[in-house]
Amino acid sequence: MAPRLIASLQRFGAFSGPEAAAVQALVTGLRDFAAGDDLAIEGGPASPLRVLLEGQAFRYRMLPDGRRQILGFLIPGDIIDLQSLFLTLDHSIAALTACEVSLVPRARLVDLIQSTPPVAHALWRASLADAAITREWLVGMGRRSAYGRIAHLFCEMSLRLRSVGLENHHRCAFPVTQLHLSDALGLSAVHTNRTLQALRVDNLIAFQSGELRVLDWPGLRAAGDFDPAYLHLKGATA
Amino acid sequence: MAPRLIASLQRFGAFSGPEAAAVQALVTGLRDFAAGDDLAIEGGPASPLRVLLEGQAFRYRMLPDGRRQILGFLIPGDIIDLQSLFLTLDHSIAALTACEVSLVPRARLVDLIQSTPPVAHALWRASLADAAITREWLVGMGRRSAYGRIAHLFCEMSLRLRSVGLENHHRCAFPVTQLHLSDALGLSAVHTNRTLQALRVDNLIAFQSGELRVLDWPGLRAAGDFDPAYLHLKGATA
DNA sequence: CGTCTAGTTGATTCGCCTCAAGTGTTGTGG
DNA sequence: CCACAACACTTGAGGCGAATCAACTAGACG
Repeated sequence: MAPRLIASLQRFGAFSGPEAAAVQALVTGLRDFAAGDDLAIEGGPASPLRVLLEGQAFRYRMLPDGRRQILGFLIPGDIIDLQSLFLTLDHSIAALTACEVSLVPRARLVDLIQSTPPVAHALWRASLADAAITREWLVGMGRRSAYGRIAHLFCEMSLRLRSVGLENHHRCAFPVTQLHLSDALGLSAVHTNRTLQALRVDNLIAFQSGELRVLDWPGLRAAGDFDPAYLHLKGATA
Repeated sequence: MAPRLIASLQRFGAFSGPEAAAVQALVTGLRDFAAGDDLAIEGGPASPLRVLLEGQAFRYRMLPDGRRQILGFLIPGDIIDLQSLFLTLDHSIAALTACEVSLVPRARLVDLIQSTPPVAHALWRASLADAAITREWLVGMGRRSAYGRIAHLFCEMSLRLRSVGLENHHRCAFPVTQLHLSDALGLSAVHTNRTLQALRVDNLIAFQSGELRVLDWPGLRAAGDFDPAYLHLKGATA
């Protein structure tokens, strides 16, 4: 239920019993959100930090003309708005499914960071890994085709979900609509639809009702030119 | 010559005399690089951290087919490879001009982070601001036209250079070729060329021999749909 | 049942890419 | 001091990938 945060941070640096207990102690102030709700809002007040314990969500920015760009997907264990610990949040976060979120008072996190360097380092590492994912998306947007971008994203989500124990037998929950995919990958909804069909025809994936099934991992990996190094997950050698 | 690092970090959190002295003490091991040299290499050994004191550089990744994606530009005061403090570097950094770089032993930086929280926070803030810039690029790649993307980048560089005192009267050094711009913005060289011409015809900018002159700031800002909030620079209200 | 959203399909248009060739400038060695 | 690379930039022509416009289907929900 809620060693989620610990398990997630342990991916970025092991720490011992008492340290883990201190991290676990942060997980209070549980709050539930419904699918579609905003978990945090751009420019919002510097309220308590949020950790996603259950469910999935996404970061996004709205453009003046009403279009949306999705900046990343969040899975259980991810810190939602670490940025707002030090800066104002420059994007919003919305729930993809019903979500359980822990609200951590800023002061307590700051104390923990100062008193427990291993935890501070794990947090910092996690935020750097997050930035690495964004850079990888940038590479995709700049230089990969629609087909490659979708394949790459599916590889990424599959491995990330596996790293927190939410992928089995090449199946995982990825409850996005084709519109979400379009806004994440910089494509039109129509083209996303057609490209998904191509991926299906090529027998690389099955994707329906929010479940992603990878049918041909080597094929998908090749299609997306996917190299998991940027995820900085231990033991993720595709 | 070299309060560059201090001045740069002060943008992300003020600190006092002794703290500044401690930061300044980091600036040792000066090394010069020529234009075109790599300042740091993807996957390279976890050697000393590098700070760019003079000159400009860019982060990039090469794709298997030889194409290049530029992930960001570095200006004086920027930390080149903070990522390698906690993770292996997943991209390379190359010099745009001759560069002066300070090599900071990892251990000394780690000590400073532990002993001087204000400096640690400024560093963290700086790395979060860097991530914010990458996200903004992602928005541009996903949802902005070639014309808008170039305009946006010029706005960004203009303000960033101003924030470190390297822009005056709407002029700044931005020594990139059209090929660099193309690889940064995900465009072909041909299209970059034509789009630059359009920006010139519209009297928004002059851009030649590595110097950028903004002729019509409101116009450029509108063309790029530029909102400086994401830069997290104090007092940058366009 | 009517409405809303998600997904699908076809036709058309357009932004940007690729290919191809040329100019201008710089630097280098004979 | 000139020939000649090498590179940045420019221009034209043609083609493709993806956007847009416009329906239409199917399931979910009140």
